[in-house]
Amino acid sequence: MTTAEAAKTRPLRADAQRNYDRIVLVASEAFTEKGTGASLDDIACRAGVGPGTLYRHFPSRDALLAAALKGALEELGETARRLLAAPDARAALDEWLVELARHLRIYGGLPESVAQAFQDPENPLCTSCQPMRVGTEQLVERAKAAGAIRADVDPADVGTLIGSLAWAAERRGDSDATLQRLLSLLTEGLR
Amino acid sequence: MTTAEAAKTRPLRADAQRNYDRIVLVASEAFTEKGTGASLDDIACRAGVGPGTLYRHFPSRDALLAAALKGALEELGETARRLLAAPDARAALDEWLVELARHLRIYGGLPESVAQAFQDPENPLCTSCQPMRVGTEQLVERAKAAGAIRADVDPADVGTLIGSLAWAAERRGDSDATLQRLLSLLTEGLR
DNA sequence: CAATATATGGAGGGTGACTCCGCTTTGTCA
DNA sequence: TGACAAAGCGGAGTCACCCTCCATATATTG
Repeated sequence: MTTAEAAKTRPLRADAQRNYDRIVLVASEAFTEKGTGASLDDIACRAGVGPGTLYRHFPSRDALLAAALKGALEELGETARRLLAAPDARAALDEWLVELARHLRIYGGLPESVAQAFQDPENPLCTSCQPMRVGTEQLVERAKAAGAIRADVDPADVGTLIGSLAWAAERRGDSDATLQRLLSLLTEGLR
Repeated sequence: MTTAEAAKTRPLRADAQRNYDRIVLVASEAFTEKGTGASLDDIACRAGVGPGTLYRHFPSRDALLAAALKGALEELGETARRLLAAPDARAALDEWLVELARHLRIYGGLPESVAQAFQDPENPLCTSCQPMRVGTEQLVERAKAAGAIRADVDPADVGTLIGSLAWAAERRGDSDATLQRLLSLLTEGLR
């Protein structure tokens, strides 16, 4: 890809880099405050740039979200690696699910945004959420191999389920306790 | 309430009633087509009325949704009554959960709308979803009493869970099969 | 210190929510 | 029946948000 090559050889003009960074910073504040639906024009304004500048750097809301989440998602990848090395496969999976849910609550509306993004492989938020998919896949498979969970469980379903639990917890005031209860209902089953 | 009294004594002017009915009819088409987020101005237009008329009859999107769902929700209430009379408490609950999920998929985005509405007791969609809450409450309690499910399960959590499953199924193309799998994962548990 | 590639910002077009108020229709009662 | 409230109507108008386009400005490079 010509664009990708160019992106490597010619990094970014100094002022452009400055703007990029400010936008990401302001965006993560705005998303924290207002959820993933925060006004992009407002973010641009608060970052002291015009809307055009924001949209050139981040062609879509999800691109901006991906940039704002970069750090947290890398950290999640490391957590996965750590848990894969942990002795107890079932405990590791349980911890992973909690961690996953926690990351899905960084911003309000994030479960929705991520679930949406997963539909489209081109979506930057989808690609940057790779650690979520890979981590879940590996930890579920290991737990299955260890006989800690049913062998017919699809890792993608587990991911989906955690996403939907995080979504549900969002719209019940007491969300942390709720999330715990729902999660246990899932892992233990109804009976 | 003075308004309520007036509503009883003075039904609705003939033309107003006509408009009301048309709006609800058109709205349910639009919601079916575009999901709960369908444009209200567009609904008004398609119903041949001005936006002002739509908003006077239905002060909020949820009020309109509630009106459009009226029939389906009444039907759901009857299903609950039928299932409460069924012999097998566990089977009845299982069928109820399926039925609940099915109703949450009448329009795209309905799980979101309903979950949101449940936050606010004044919301017309919340009150009109009473059958969902009551039915779930009764059928879960009966299953608990029959020892068919864990005794520490909160009916509200079960409702929440079904809602979130319906939500999840929405954003996975193959939604019917998906919903079944997720539902079984819930009822059976992970292990 | 040009020359040129790069980047900017803000005006503007499009869509949708929702309100306001002058005008029309309906129901009522003499 | 006809006229007069009361009830209802619609659509123009405001606001918020998304997103694009391009004349202008700024960095980089030789």
